[in-house]
Amino acid sequence: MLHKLNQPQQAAVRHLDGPLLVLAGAGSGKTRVITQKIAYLIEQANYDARHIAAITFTNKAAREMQERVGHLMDPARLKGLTVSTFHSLGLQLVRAEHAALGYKPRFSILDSADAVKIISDILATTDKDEIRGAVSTISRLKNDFVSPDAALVNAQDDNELRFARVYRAYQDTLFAYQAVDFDDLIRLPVELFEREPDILTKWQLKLRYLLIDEYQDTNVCQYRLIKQLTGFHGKFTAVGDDDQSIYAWRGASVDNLRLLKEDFPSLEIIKLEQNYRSTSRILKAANTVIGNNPKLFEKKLWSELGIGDPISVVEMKDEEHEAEMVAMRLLAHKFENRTTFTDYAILYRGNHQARVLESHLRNHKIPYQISGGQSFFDKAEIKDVLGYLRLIANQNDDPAFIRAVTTPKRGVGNVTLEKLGGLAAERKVSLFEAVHLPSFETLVQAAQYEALQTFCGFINRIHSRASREPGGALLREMLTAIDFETWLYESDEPRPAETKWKNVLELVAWFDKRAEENGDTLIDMTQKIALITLLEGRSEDEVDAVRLSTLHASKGLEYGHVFLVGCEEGVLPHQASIDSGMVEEERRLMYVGITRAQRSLTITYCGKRKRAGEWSIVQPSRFLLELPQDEIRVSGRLAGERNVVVSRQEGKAKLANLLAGLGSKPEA
DNA sequence: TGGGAATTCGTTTTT
DNA sequence: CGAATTCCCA
Repeated sequence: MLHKLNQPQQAAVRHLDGPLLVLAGAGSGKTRVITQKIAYLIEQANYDARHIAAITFTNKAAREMQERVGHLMDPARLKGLTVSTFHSLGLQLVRAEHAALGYKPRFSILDSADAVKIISDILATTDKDEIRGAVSTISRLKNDFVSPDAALVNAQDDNELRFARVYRAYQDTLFAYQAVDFDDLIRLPVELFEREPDILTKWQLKLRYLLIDEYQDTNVCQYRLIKQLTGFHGKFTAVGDDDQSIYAWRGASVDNLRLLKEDFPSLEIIKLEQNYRSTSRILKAANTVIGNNPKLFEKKLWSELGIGDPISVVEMKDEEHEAEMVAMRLLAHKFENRTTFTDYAILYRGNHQARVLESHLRNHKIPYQISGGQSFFDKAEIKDVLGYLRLIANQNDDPAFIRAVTTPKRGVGNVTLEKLGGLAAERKVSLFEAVHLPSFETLVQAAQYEALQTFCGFINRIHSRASREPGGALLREMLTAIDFETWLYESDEPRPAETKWKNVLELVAWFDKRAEENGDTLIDMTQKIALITLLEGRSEDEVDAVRLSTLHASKGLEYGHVFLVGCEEGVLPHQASIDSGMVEEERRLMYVGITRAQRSLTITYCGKRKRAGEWSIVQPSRFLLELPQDEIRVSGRLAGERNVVVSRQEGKAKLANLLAGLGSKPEA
């Protein structure tokens, strides 16, 4: 079964005795190694599938892995195999151990919007920078496994002390809501395992072999979890690539790669350097660019797929022209090479860059699909429905209460809610409970009191049925009862209302499907949903469409022909990263972008760009100068509106000159 | 209280 | 320039 693997891949699969780190370059077949290793563990090493866990970062990666293992061996022998994201594993742990953690079985999972709202309430401010700072500081503390108390004790200055207090208050609020946030899903199990060795032992016996995908993206907390679960045996395989570490801003610690060596002296390291994806020109470009970063492990990608086309670097006047050019070139290329739309991807640094591209693609009738950006579960109408479900599952969930009680409008507004909130805070109960307090009746007008009683009664009635009856049907009944469809059409134009209602129906259908497949009840589903960001079961790959994606969301994917747009100083590398000295991570982002391409790569940048309605002159990205200059073809206004091949002789200096001269050029 | 109108505000990336 | 929030009146 190992014959389809190259030497280092085979070695990685066979190594079972101790901890293993696989340094897998882009396109070097890391998923193949992980899936084959799962099969190997079961078929050759007599592991029971239920003792193996493969951990990924995205649901998509988990799904793909599950599917690929399924093709490799008899699904019957895979029964009980854990293939999940860090966060769903965390959810599984928190659910199983809710009692030891002091949580009700039906706690809520708050999304980041809820977290932001809670933190701005605590800060009592509307200052966006302040809120943003607090949110990221708290998240960073959590990811670094610092408890609120530790943060209070360790605070070095007034500012840190302030953040620590906000952190403390935030955590208390979450507990009062019986809610956890994303970071808690990892942090709480780690905390518990540290406190209760018996519980840890139980889970160590359950998960005896761990395979971790995208190891370079793990944060301090996640690393601790891995260390706890694998214990001193260190039975795990970590697969990662330091050059593709692009989530430091989210707490990912590349240092975990170094720590692995330190904490597990018997660590075996295997490098995968043969690339099965790209032409050697593309790999040369990737290697050269990333060569400008300091290295923890030396690594050089190579392939046997031929030289390939030169890399195009195109300068455009502004983003409109850039989008138009991409659309035109794409169509021409497709016609010439008889390819399909799915062979193309357009990659960019920030989500907002997609808008211009979208409109030009639409003009040319080019079908496209956007990955990244707003997910299905972030849409207002879906969050409305989920608000109801969260409240049904957990009546202490105040954010859900507010959302549900005001959507659709039922005669309860801000004034009433503020009174209710005041009473709830005073008595230290949830909003839902406060409605039933005798003193509440005297606080508000009869009509509002009546409306709230009716509302709570309604939620209670659904609640009593939610853990018994099938999800879809009950959800449908609830939507009818609250006249959700009517409300959508009343509060919007017919067309968007129709789209929204369709989305809701899709959610219902999804509940039906999950109930059928996994026997999940309405309650089960409600908890899991917060973790699902990508559309499941939607024909992502079936439709023939060009992919639009952020560089971040493109990691792990590959496309025949890639357009990498907006390669300008301030965009890629992003200004905030330049300012905070994080250019190395931006370079890795560039590296990720380049290595998505299999056969052709077109890089574009603009001379000027509209920012907040204002035009500003921009400079080409420094990364363009880092490309191997004899492998690229420069065209556009810069080269006098005609293609110019920059030869080896002309060299780097000439291109540097051309690029540098651009910014000082007078406007055409 | 709720919905439309005016005004302000601002752009990184996401489990 | 477009979105989201605040404002204001029925």
